[in-house]
Amino acid sequence: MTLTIRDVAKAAGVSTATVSNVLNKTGKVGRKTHSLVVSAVKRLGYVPDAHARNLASRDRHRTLGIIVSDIENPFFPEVIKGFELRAQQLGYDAILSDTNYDPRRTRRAAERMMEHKARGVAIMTSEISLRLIHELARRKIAVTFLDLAPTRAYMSNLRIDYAAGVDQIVRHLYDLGHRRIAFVAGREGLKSNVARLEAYEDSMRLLGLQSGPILPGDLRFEGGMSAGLAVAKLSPRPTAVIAINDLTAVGVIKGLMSGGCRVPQDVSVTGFDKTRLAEYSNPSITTVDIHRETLGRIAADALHELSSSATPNGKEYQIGAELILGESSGPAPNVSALIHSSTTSVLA
Amino acid sequence: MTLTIRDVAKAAGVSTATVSNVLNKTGKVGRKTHSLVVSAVKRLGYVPDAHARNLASRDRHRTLGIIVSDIENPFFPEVIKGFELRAQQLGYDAILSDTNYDPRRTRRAAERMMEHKARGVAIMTSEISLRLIHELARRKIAVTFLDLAPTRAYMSNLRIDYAAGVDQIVRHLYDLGHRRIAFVAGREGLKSNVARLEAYEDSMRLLGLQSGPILPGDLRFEGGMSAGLAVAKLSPRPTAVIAINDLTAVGVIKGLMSGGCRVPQDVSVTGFDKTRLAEYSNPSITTVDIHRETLGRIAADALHELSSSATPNGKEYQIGAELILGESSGPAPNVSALIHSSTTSVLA
DNA sequence: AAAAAGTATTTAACCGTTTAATCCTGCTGT
DNA sequence: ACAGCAGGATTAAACGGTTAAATACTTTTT
Repeated sequence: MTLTIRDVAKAAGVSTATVSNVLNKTGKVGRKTHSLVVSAVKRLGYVPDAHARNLASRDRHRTLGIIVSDIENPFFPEVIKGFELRAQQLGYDAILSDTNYDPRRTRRAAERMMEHKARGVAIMTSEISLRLIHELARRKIAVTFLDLAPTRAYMSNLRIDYAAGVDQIVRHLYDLGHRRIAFVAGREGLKSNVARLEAYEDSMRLLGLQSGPILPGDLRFEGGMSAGLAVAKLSPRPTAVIAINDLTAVGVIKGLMSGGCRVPQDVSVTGFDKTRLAEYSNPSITTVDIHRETLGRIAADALHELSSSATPNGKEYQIGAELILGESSGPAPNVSALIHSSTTSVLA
Repeated sequence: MTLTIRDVAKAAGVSTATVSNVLNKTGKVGRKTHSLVVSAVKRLGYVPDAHARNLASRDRHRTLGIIVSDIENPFFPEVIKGFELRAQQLGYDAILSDTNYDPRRTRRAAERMMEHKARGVAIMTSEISLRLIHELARRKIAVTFLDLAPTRAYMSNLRIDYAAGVDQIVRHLYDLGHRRIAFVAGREGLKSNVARLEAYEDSMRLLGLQSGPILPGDLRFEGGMSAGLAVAKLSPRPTAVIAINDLTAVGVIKGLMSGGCRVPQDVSVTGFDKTRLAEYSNPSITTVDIHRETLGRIAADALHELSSSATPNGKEYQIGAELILGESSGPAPNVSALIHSSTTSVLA
């Protein structure tokens, strides 16, 4: 019924093994036979069956998986893209699962990876149970985590350098003359959020500043908005607000504005993660770009290395972060006045 | 080496066929044996091999594919989500490919679907060659298109009701008193863009209005921005601008502002597609929500129907659109004055 | 010219499931 | 008491590839 390798073999007048060798570029086939086979494949429009292939090649399955919590979260599409691209380059078939923060779907996702006999899985969500991780390990499926586990056999870790990112923000604001710098937090449970908060405190301390008010947030627009309103009403008002992410920053800006503050003239605001939002928001937002595509690419590389090396020892990878300047940050109010006057005098 | 169905069979003291029947819930297994098998599966932590499964079940492969042009385009994640979810509910395994607008990758994507013996593929990109479509058809792979082909055997079409969406926008602006309504276009080649433009012209005509200036755009921020600037300088200035999509609308707003116009006091602006941008932009944008998750869901349904019905005749599905009010549209300037005075007099 | 050493190709077993065909076993109805 | 039957379980042949081992064909080497 369907076109099989046998049909191709017959059409080319060779054995199936030869066709297989041509298809897999093992280099064991002579020039003449090779072209014979190639043309037969073309002529018939033959496409090998991925399932048969995976099944037959014992443990040489060429599948890598990536599990993300929410594909709608603008953080992930780029990661996925980088992952897919690299996986493809390395000759893998990439499969994606979205858990939607749901433990049951997370379990299904992991099962799917096992069913597909994935060689490795990039886990881009923190909501995954130890049990699942163990099951993956037992099957010798390589795994990468995001800011999570210590490295072990078959497990590598991708660490995003939040500290460096936050530090760049704090210094940037410091250089602009800001001294009272507030922080709008995210979810307490989230490791990445905690890391940012701690980095903020560290950076402030290093500059000899007191960590300003730390306001609660929810990683969403709403939380940012109410935080922004709150900041607007603070008595010694901070001159800058560092938001845990761009979405929150947008909310903060809106909150500040409805509280009667101008951004960045009265208060500077920064985000984190460089979503499109940052770029297209009005004013555009000063933020930190963590190279997501790179993150995805490195995840694929890490899995490839883990699963193809004889000694599958996990490594730790660093993903860099880079400050992106936007219109939402400017000189601190008082300093601004100074600059203004000096500029004016120069012009005068 | 790996855990197979034979191991389970042995552990449960039954045959592999029985295990298979239990796993596939065929209902051919007695109560006692059933539980025997179930517990063995649990105990051993057995997970069936998807490849072997697909291979063995002749043409009952349970895979649906979705091909999108760019997963980074905020339009797609939601579509994918809806598709995945529904596919899962229907018992399919969903695979995703991203073409990145690259014809070669598009070809690879289609090949991947064939390799995986997908029963159906939702094609969410217009950049696909006829050759590929024919190849899919030849293999009796069901296909859905987005605003593209007429329906044929094994091919259904998902039509987004752009006309209705645009009409809602035009009427909304009309009701607010706008009469000079400009339009910022997108790419000429894109069917969906042409549809919006035509719908705009139709709606205007129906209301007895002359289609205002139609400015070129590029579906991006930059194009919107220069269009916005251009509008700001027009002599009889339009009081409203309909942008081809949200991103363009954001650009238009920025352009208008830098041209000295206030939005929406001087000029109203509307977008299309309801991206997050619309919601979080400042001002938030009046836009049209085309139900993307629904779109994905319906695509999966359509494929399921096509591939499981005896007479695989394509159908046409309609995806609705809904006006979402934002802060970027308001009363037309002159009318606004009227309302103001009347309001004032009432208050007085 | 024959043996040795490559190189190219084929044979056939196997991968882990599903499933049609077959075989039991115990009941039913007569 | 026995054919007929139904439900439950098993046997074994696919499914469409890969690949180790065997074989056939060329070159070298001696």
